[in-house]
Amino acid sequence: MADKADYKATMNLPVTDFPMRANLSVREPDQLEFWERIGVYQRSLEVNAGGELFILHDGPPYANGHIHMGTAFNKVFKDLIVKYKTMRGYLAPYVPGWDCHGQPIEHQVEKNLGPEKMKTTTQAELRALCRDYAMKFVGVQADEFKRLGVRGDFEDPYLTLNHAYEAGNVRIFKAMFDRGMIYKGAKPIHWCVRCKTALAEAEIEYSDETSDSIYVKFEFTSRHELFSHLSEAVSIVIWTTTPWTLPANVAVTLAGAADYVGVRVGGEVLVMAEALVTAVAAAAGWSDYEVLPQRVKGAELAGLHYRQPIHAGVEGVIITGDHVELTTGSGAVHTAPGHGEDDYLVGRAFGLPMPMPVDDEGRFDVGGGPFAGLQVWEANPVIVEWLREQGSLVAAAKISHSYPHCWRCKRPVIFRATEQWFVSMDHAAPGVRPLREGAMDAIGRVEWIPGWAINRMSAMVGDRPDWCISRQRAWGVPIPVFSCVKCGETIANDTTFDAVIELFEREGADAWFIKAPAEYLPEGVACPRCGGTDLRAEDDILDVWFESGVSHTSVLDARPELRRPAELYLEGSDQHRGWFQSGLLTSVGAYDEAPFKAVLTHGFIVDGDGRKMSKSLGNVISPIDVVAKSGADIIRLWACSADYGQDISVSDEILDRTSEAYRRIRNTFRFLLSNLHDYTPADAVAWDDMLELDRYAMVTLADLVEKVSKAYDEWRFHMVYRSIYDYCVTDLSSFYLDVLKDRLYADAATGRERRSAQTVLAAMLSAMVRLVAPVLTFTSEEIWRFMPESMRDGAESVQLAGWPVVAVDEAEATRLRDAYAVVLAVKDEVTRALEFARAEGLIGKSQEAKVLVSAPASAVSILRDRGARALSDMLMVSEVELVEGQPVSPAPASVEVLVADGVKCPRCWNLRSDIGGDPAYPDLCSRCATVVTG
RNA sequence: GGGCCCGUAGCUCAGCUGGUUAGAGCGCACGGCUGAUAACCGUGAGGUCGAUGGUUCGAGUCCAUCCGGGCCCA
Repeated sequence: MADKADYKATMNLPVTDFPMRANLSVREPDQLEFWERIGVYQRSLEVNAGGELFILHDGPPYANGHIHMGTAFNKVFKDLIVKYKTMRGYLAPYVPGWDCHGQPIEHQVEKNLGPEKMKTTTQAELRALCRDYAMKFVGVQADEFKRLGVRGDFEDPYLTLNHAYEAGNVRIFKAMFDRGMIYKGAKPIHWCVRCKTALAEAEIEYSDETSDSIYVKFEFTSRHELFSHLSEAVSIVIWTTTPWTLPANVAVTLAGAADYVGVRVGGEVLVMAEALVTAVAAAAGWSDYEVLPQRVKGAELAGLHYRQPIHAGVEGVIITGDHVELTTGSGAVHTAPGHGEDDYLVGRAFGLPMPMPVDDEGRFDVGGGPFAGLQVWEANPVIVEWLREQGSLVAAAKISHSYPHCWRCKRPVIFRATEQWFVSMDHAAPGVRPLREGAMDAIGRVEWIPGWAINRMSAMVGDRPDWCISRQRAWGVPIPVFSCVKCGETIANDTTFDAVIELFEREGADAWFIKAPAEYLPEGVACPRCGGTDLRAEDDILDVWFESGVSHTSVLDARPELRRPAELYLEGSDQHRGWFQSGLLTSVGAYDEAPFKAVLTHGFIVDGDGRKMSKSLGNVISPIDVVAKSGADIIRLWACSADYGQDISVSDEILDRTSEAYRRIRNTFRFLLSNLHDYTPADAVAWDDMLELDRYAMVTLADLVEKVSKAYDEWRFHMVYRSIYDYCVTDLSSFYLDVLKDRLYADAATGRERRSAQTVLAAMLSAMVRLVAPVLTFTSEEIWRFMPESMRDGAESVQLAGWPVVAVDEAEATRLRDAYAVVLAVKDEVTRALEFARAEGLIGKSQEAKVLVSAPASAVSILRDRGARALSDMLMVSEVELVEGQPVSPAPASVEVLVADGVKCPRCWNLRSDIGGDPAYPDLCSRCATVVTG
């Protein structure tokens, strides 16, 4: 007679080397090395060589600094989609890209150089340094993305500084220029008069500055009827802190809906907002004034004219605008469209002229009238004095307020209109549909995910002003046009464009800054106006958004493995204003169609309280740290588990929860692997020979595959996560696998019962490892390599293994689902009853119990049909007695728990009444005796 | 200030076109098991559905306002 220890040796206990502890941060690099070795990206294209194309076009992150949680999330999302599509048989090339040009890099390089070195650095040298800087971070970020498990053509990514990419900008510029959508205009920008350069918003530092604060009256030359009876002079009163902008005044803007009144003071009438009369009176020190009873809306005064305050014989006009505030000043805003953002916008809306009497050095030209030759800062006190002499100064004081300064020289900057290039939203060549119209139309044809995104995009494109595409910088792609040195005429035609395209393709945009136009333009290119042949290349460069926007041409069209339009663009919600729009506008502008068939947007990454991450709040979580601590698969699982339609929270707690869920999934795989150690597909049991519970389990697996596939197809990735996770926990761990243990461990190793179970476990392993592969890219590969060769379907990597198919007969599936719904409902009641019995000390483990189940006849019949042994196995008790009866609603059954009669079998630990049937093994139950006998 | 969007248990999510006492898993508390063991099983306690009004026989679900948060503008 064998003792206890020997019986254990006769059991088929789980065996595996697959580690329970993931130790991802250490183990993940092994998979990276493996993918590198087999060239998994190329292989993913080869296996689907004839498949339908699926192009997810990567939006290029800026090549500056390390990745953050937002970039990590975005890239992981793209990767899981590409991997899913690959496994579904699509040919899904993925070419990562980087945005390499632009002000932030140039700014950083200039800061690194310092002002002294900067002075002796040529533009070409600066560009070379910027290139080095960008390339360094392309390398850094590429490594970080790869570490996250992202698969793609990192050998040959697209970079906006590549020659062919740069040439694509010219192709699009040419197409849009030829279609009459590009024009030269003027727009005010921040300008440093000392450095003689334009400044980007990021190059502005705000600090307090003392300025003049003056109220000035402009006398009406036409009167509103309300004031027509007055004999005195009537003037509008404006307030400004920049006296030097008065020579460029062309209008006064009022709030259309506000009330304006006349104030009689010192023998004249001054008009201002009623709400600000007191404030103006205080500033002017009026002791004796009279507010006239007539009130008039700002809108009613619109169209009146007044004497321009500086230039004799010139008139300005009253208009209305939304930007007029009634909290400071007089409610009448001096408007010089060349010297302010609001002024510019309102001026354009009203078709006002834009005089610009200030030159590069901040000096008035003849347009400055009496102040010609003065520099604007010198002019301020002179103008104030002059106004006083003219009698138009109502009040003057000094104020201290926040004012923009140049980051280089720390001097105050001015707003100054300069020549810029624009893309017109509403004008195009004859016969060409205007851009806005084409873009709105294209938006309607694109699939937007989530659905509300179309509203946002439509609103933005519907409202947006013309696109200013020129920048006064060095690090970028030049605006590809020329001007005539002799007469200043713009020269841009297909001949010059084509020559520039060829130049950029051959030598890159750097050549533009080194070579003279004559060196690359064909002979005979001459000014269409004066015939001059001395041409000058444009100084300005293109807005980087234009550059990244043209990736549809520079990348999708240019690379043989890709094509335009892409199936999908996928970025954060800020890209409605950014890349989605610049891609759309440049594509519609050139081709009259969108560059994408679908656009998926996700929210921003915020902390556990829903707040944005910032250094000052101290709530920043770095993906690099998470990878080092927990592993990339944890980030991937987290990304998949969130509902990306809204903002996505991340915190230590959330990541801890994610790690726990990960462990649960991992352990489920470990259980499957460990119980398949002695199984090969040749041992599979045919459907008709399988136990019923196992067939039911196959139904649940088929349901899971369908649910998960649908979730992927509908872009509902958190449903992928939830379905798989719930399946592991609910269907498998707490029911099927728990029930299966007795059969797996104690039944004959190669008997039908055990093989039937293993057939299901193998199907589960094979299907589930594929379902999770797009998300848990490292872990799934690790599992794949632990699977016996015979189960890997000839695929070296799970990424190349295709998508699972679990076929079940639908009629039988329905019968099983219905029957097991009853079984599971009863099992719930039984476990609850067992818990009470346990609390009373009646039983310990559930096998010590015998249960009396009382249920309606229909349920009893269903339970009975499963078979007595199957039923007690599923309920995990020693014996079940069924009684017809009415349970207390809403419970499906009432359950009574008794102590089981049997004796514990020392091998399978069940309480059995058939112990000792075999004289050779008098302590064993008959099943175990049979198994041990062999 | 404007446009778009979000706010259901400690966490992540379900709650379809408004209709019984708002669900799941995790976490937590308590218990079981010790042949998935730095695992596994069970029971239980947790929610004024951001707030306030309104429409309705009836609202987490519709409307308004407010509060909090995010992106993009100004």
